[in-house]
Amino acid sequence: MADGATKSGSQATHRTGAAAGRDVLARLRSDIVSSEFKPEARLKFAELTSRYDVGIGTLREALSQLASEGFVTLEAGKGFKVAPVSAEELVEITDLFINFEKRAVREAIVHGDEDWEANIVAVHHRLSLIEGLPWADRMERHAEWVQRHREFHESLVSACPGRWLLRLRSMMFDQLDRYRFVTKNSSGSAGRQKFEEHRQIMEATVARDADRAAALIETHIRDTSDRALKILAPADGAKAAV
Amino acid sequence: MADGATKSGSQATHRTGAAAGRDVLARLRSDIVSSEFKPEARLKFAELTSRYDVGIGTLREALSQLASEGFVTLEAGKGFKVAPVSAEELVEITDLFINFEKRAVREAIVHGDEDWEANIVAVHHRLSLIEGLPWADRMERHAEWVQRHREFHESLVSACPGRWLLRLRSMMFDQLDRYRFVTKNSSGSAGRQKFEEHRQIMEATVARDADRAAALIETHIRDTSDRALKILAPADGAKAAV
DNA sequence: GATTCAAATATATTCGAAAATCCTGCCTTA
DNA sequence: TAAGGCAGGATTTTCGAATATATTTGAATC
Repeated sequence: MADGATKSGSQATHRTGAAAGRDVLARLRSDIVSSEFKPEARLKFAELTSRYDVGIGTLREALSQLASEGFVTLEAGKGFKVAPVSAEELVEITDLFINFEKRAVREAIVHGDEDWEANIVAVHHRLSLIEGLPWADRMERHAEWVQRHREFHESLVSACPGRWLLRLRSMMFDQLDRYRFVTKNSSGSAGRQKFEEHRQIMEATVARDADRAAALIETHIRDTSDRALKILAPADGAKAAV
Repeated sequence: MADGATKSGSQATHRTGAAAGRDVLARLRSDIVSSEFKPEARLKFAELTSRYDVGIGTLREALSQLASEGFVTLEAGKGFKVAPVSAEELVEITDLFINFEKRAVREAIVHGDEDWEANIVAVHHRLSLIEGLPWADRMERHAEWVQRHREFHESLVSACPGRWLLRLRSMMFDQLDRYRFVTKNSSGSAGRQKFEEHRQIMEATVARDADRAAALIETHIRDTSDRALKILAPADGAKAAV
């Protein structure tokens, strides 16, 4: 801590040290996913430089990267804004992700070896350690859960040989994270159900039952998205954008 | 020309003027697609700044963008390299693009209006003006052909409401451009065939025959990729990477 | 009061220099 | 001779200042 002081450090030259760029990219994305920065909000450099304590150039590179990932938009001359969210987009992202995840897990089941299997079991175990906790404790370790949940789904498809399929799948997963966040505080009763679904997906995949794994994944993802959809578009009618 | 002189201009301050960033991004991508920079080649800032006459920061942003598009790779601390090419990747990109293009054109056929139809016909006409030319003339206007070919395929799917589907489709199309380039000088007899295929695709789409349009697109893309594959992997055997 | 234009402010964009890191060749030593 | 380590140079990465662009404010005119 005492050493990490940087900002107000008298003449602390550059403080480059570790890769600051990578850091700020992850933090910025996390702050957008967690709605710290609201959708459509302008992202001003003056504000961000002081918040993350990095230079303008580094910030610009990170924002540019996030733009190509779809988290922010860039209008030439007018700066960066947080990308909007919408029920329509959620539906589309969900469909694409399900499509990718199903294809990838099928490929993984074909090509996966014993290490792949073992890794799935291990990562699932780590996930279940959090999901088995009572609600209050689980909420406290939510950030950890997000990470382990990501690792679990990633482990399922890690043996898929298609690098681009994995890449696109990963992009969609990241986008879904944004929408998953809205259900963070309202997944009381659903927690136990997700717990069970993850176990079933793990078992079906390790057992190399591709059809069953694909089907389980589809309902699992669709279910989560539907819950987010209900919050985004309260009524069933078509309450368009604000 | 004479006015555009910038680099050696005595104390020419910044020369910012128009968006230099956007420019260098497009040029850099074009130079990678056209294999001006060979796969795996290191991209040194010293070399690029003089070539494109822009600052390091601008260059870094452009390269970072290209990295997320998959044209270059970035290893922390070691700089940027042109992304490698391989027969395996071509096969995968082709499959993904075909999948996206077929889905998108089906959606477009459902949602497209008369303006959409008219635009397809117009853009196809512009394309055919080049494709109808004798071989020598066509080669001379190859850059123009690339642009119009892109616009033609884009017009087919432009009425598809799924923004992410279009986005991913566009990514794969850009990647395919890299591989299409290797067939540039060897598509003598195939030129007439492609000409005909484009016409058929245009007609089927405008006639709202989704099944036929999808089938035509599939064979059209697959055919082009197969031609590139033969050049990349000369024998039918599995001659791995160099 | 509404509209137009211009100054002033705020913000984005670009640049080159400074610091950190990586690579290479040479020297020492066992 | 081979392994290890230490300059020296080359390259990347980061930063803040300088410039260009957009937006707002305010005054003058219709």
